Amino acid sequence: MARRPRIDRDAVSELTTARLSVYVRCLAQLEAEGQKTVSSHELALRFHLNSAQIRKDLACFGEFGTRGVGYDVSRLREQLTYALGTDRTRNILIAGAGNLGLALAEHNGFNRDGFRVVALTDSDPAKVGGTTRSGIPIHRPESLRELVVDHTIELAIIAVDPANAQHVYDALADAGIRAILNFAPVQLETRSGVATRNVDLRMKLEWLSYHLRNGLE
Amino acid sequence: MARRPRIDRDAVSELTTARLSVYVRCLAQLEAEGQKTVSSHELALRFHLNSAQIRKDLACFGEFGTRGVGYDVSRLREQLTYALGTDRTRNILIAGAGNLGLALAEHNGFNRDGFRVVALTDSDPAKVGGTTRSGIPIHRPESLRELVVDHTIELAIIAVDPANAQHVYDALADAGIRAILNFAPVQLETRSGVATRNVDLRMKLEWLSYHLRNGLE
DNA sequence: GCATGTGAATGGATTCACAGCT
DNA sequence: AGCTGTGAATCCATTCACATGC
Repeated sequence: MARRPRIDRDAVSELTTARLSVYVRCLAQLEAEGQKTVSSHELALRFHLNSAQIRKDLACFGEFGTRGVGYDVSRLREQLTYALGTDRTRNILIAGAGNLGLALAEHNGFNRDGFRVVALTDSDPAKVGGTTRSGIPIHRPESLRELVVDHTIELAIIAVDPANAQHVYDALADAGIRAILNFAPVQLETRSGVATRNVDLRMKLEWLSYHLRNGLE
Repeated sequence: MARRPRIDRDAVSELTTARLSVYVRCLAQLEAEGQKTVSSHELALRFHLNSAQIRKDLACFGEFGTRGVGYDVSRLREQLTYALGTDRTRNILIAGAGNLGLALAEHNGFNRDGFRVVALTDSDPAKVGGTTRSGIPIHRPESLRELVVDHTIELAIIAVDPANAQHVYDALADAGIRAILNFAPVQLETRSGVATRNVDLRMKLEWLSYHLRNGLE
């Protein structure tokens, strides 16, 4: 096992953290292509990144390369996977079994390599007791706390309508969830100790609309 | 009609543009609550923003406020809506009628106030000819060009699997689409003249995983 | 020779703080 | 008095460029 990096995790910027995911994906591709070794310069060229930035980002987590040579592809991927915490599998609960919730439950990226959707909740009694197409059960929101304990759920996704999002957020936090991905278009009142991330699809669309209006790019 | 802001649209940063959406949403809420006027300071307090940043952002598009008073809520919302280009409705095509594509087609934020999903495409012949639950038709990918023309489609969403995403992107660009929202977890080879935005759901999850590993926050 | 890892330089974005208007 | 709009100051991220080590 590799030497543990010495950190300062607080000092790592959000942007750096986000890029870690990108690097892992790029490395996985190179690995699949059978490449053993890669330099920051080659990575940058291949995936439209900046080599200095790659090195700076990696430096936050340790020294992974060999001067004059570059990085060992599989080894670096493993080390970054470890840094991201996706070396072990975390169970996910999805609050809201509407169109979006059901689609996310089957989403490929949410059911492999570190993640697995194990349960949904919905306040509609007609949905409770049913399952997604692939068989993930839908529960009453009231059973949240037991679900979290019984399935050792660490992550939750909010896919309910905006009016209920804050309430659901609070319930998830109370149930002990410390990481929440929110799809509802509201500015949640977040709690410290709960990592919260928003995905605002409509905002992305509006950004595109802006650019359509302004001719670019 | 308000005086046209004088700009320099190229000079507006992406971050500012993105925050415009936030402001519009906050203003809509205030409007719904019947508030007539708001100061940047109050906006900041209410929605966890920074008042200086609000003023700076707005300054990119004109002078909307009254010194000593603040901003007229509905008027500012209208003006920002105009800046974003969501004052008129744009038609959307979704490439890929899988779980995600179908869910997005029915997504609330994609079917109101400036946006409407009018068509899907899918390469699976079994799906072609069908519709979404709400009746949006699913077409062959080959009819892309006509669809774009016939329905005056301006925006497209890529919801196909990663292996086909680049191919679909190119086809969309060739068909004349100038704004694309990509859900496939790949780094697309983008074209200049086509505004492109990625939504990488897995990356968000990995970001949360990182924070779970590192105790915070 | 070659590529990493890093201090120094640059470039942006955010925040401060106030002049100027109502 | 109060709040906008903005130059100046600060903070943070990216990029450069090189000393260091293979």
